[in-house]
Amino acid sequence: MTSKGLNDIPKSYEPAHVEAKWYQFWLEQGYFTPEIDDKKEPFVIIMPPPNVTGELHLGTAFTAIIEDTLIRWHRMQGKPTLWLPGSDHAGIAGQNVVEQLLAEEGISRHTLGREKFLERMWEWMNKYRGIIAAQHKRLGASSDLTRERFTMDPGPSLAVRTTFVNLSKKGLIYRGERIINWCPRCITALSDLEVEHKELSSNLYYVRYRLEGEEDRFITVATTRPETILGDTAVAVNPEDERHKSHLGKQAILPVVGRTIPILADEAVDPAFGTGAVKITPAHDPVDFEVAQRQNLPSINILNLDATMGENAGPYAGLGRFECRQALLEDLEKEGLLVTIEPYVHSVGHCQRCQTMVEPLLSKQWFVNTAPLAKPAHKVVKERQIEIIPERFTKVYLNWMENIRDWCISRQLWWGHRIPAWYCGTCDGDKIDIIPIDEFLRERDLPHGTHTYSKLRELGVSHDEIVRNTDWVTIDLSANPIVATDAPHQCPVCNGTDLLQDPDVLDTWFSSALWPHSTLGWPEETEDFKYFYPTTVMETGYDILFFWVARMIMMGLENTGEIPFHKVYLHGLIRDEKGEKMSKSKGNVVDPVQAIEKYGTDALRFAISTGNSPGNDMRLSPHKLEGSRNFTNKLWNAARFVIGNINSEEATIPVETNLVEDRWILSRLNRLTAEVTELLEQFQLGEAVRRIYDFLWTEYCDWYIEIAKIRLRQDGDGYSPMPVLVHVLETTMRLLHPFMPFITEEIWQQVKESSPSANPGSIMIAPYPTADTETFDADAERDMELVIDIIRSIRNARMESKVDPGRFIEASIIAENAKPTLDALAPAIAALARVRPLTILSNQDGGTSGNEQAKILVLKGAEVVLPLGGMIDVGAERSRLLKEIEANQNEISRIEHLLADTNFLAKAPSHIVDKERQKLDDRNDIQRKLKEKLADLG
RNA sequence: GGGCGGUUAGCUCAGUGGUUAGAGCGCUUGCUUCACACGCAAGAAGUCACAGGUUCAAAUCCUGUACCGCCCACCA
Repeated sequence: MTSKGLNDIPKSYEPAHVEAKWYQFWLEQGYFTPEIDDKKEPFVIIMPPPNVTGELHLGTAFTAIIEDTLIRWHRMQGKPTLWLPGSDHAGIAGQNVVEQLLAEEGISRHTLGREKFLERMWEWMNKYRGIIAAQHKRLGASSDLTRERFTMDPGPSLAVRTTFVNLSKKGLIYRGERIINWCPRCITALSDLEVEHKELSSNLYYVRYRLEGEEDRFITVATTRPETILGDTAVAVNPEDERHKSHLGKQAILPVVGRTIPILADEAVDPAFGTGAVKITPAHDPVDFEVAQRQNLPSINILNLDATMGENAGPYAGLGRFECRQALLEDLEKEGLLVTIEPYVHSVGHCQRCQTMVEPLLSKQWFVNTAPLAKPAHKVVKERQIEIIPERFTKVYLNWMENIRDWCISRQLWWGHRIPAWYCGTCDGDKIDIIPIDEFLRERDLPHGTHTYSKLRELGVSHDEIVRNTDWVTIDLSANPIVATDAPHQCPVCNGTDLLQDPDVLDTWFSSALWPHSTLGWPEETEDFKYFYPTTVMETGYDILFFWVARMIMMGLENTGEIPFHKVYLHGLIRDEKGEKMSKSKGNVVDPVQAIEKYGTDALRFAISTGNSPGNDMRLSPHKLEGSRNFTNKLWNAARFVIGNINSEEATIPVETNLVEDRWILSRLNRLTAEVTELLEQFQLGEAVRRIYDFLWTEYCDWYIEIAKIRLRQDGDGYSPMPVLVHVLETTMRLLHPFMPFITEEIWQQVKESSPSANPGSIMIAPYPTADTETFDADAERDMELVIDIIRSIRNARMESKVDPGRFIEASIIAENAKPTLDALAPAIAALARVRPLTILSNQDGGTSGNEQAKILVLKGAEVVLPLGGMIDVGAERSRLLKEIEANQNEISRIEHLLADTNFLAKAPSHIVDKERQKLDDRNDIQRKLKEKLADLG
């Protein structure tokens, strides 16, 4: 290799060019695509597919960075390593984004129609899938792009339909009328998980209902939602409640609407709350619905799907829900039926995607019967077949599985996996209600509203037209869906061919639940599936433990009979400097791409990795990014120094040395390697990378390179520090590569030829360092500690005495055991402490007594004498010594006390006791010397 | 109502049964020293929230308290 001068290398690290170059290279070499090798156990991570709702945000960047680090580490260990990337169609969130765009153009999806709308959805998805992929590249993500999957791809879609069919056949998916959470803005049902509860201060309204046939006798109920009075079908009291016993069996008259409803007894009523009498609104409250089921009460739905009041709301029909509340309250007030209003704080559900207040609504939807799926999913975690990291989330998971409720999976959206259920337009025709889009009705001059399938056909509308122009459909309970993975051609009952597919789509998390196996080819028995499944680690944020992780375990076990992954690693959330969640509206978002452009990918990766521990949230600030950028620059310049000094012959000399600083740095390097490996195995990525940082900056740069510089100037003794300098740099680059892929590759490429290690084409596939315990060298570490201590003490003394920084001062060091080391490092000590001349004496050569013009530093293992001439203030010197003596005495007393404790001696491990004894000896030695010096001062 | 996490230097956070608690930023002082001023050197700065307990030894384990944050839950 040709030597490079320092000036050939830029003075500061320029990431952009380096990043583009190496990513392209890796891609071309095919390093991201693993080879299937049955003799080796693969390492597999399926990437949590980011939502295609726009550009990449810091959360997905966080995920990618952690996963890439794990992936690169394992790949360097020689395992067939698969990181499968993908993206998610994002159901409601995805549809909302495109609908907003349409709104800006002044159109709605309904005017566009389902087919055209879906075309727009695909356009958006394809565009942003590309952007997300590009952004992953910027992060240095080494995912296997040849296996990239989208949740709506044919493969994962077939997996979805197959699962739906299988579960239906087993009775684990059913269609039924239940109280669900309804978002009137998204116009769709939601699962319980998609509802966010917020504490709101509102009012509790006490309303009295007149008793039928009894003048001026009332029963008073309390409610937070007075408008639901319109849907009441009973008043319930606790059977034990003496206050209301006389009311049982009577009829109450609903205010305003005048309907009569029964007063009945039900256990669900808490006599202590409110008045002990509860209005029962089965169509709009889950508890009331249960009461109604028990008591055989009718349900009256008073709302339209957009939360305006429906026809059952009588005079209030057409009003918004809150307008209706206001109007009704006024009417109640007028009639003297509003008894009182109490301020009341309670939690109210809001749509996770649009923050609209949700309405509990009786509706016919598809559900997953989760209990049978939860049982095995609970077991595999309980029995630690799947390990969750950090451990504390195990309890959260188990608790959720124990209290799991059925999962509402149908969504009244257009974007998503269409439910693979069909209804027969011939035999079920008059049971199928259809709501065609308004445009279509206008064209046909038909009235706005619901139509039955058969009626539309009678009016001459063809089946195809109905299918194309249908917004949503409601189907009578008796309608019989045909569930199949592919569109059926004929009704098995009547052979009719007018089949109408269920218009709803599936919860986006339904396809996500299958992700580990659907991306690998299931339901086909593909090579990938056979080799890579079950996967190794599922790495994701703790915020989607229930949404995703729990469901993957349930569905994975159900579909494949195996766990989907062995370990779950949960990371925290990224917050801003003040610990707040980042959001566009707060303006505190750090855009990963902007951060990369400003600081470089490796700096962003380092900032995110370092100091972070599993499951804990972290804050990211520009300050942190700056610090990380500084580290990349430091690295760059350390490398610049090394590369600039490489001379081809000497640098390729095998690393074989007896010099103390060499033995020291190699020992430290191997200890570092051992620690980093152990930390990585425990998923302590933040701590691992921090150790590498410390080693590089402090031990390698501040000490080893500084000493090496002095060695380089000492020509002619046949020794060069270059082999060790290069070897340590090369090895540390490999240690660091999983965290900071680009700069390590760039540096490694320039030093690899000078290193005796294996020399593959890229650091990416170079072996990850392993610790060589033979290299551990306690003597060298102890000796170097002394050298560092000496240099520091001299520098400190110079500062204290305000010695001109440029000036050389005279010094002598008196040492016993360490003398050979100090002799060997004398030039380095002299240069680094600015000492000239430096004399190193052994104890026998005589003490230092009588020299009151000298400053004397007593260290563990050596004494340093600085004859500073007139610069010594004897008074200050005396007080310095006294202070040191006092501090030392405190420590001596502490240890003496400890060593006098028989309990300590009996119970503490012997190496601890020995350590304390050694410390005491050292301290006593220092103390004796300090006292001598004090005496010498006179 | 149940559960979880946090409380460590001015700020942001690591740490974890071993007795002298670390880093980055910030601060003080000095330095354009031939890798790096995105730097170097030297420093100041913490009764590890509080109260008990276990232990030879507690910032670390246990119990309780306070404050902050999060998750779950059908309080009309």
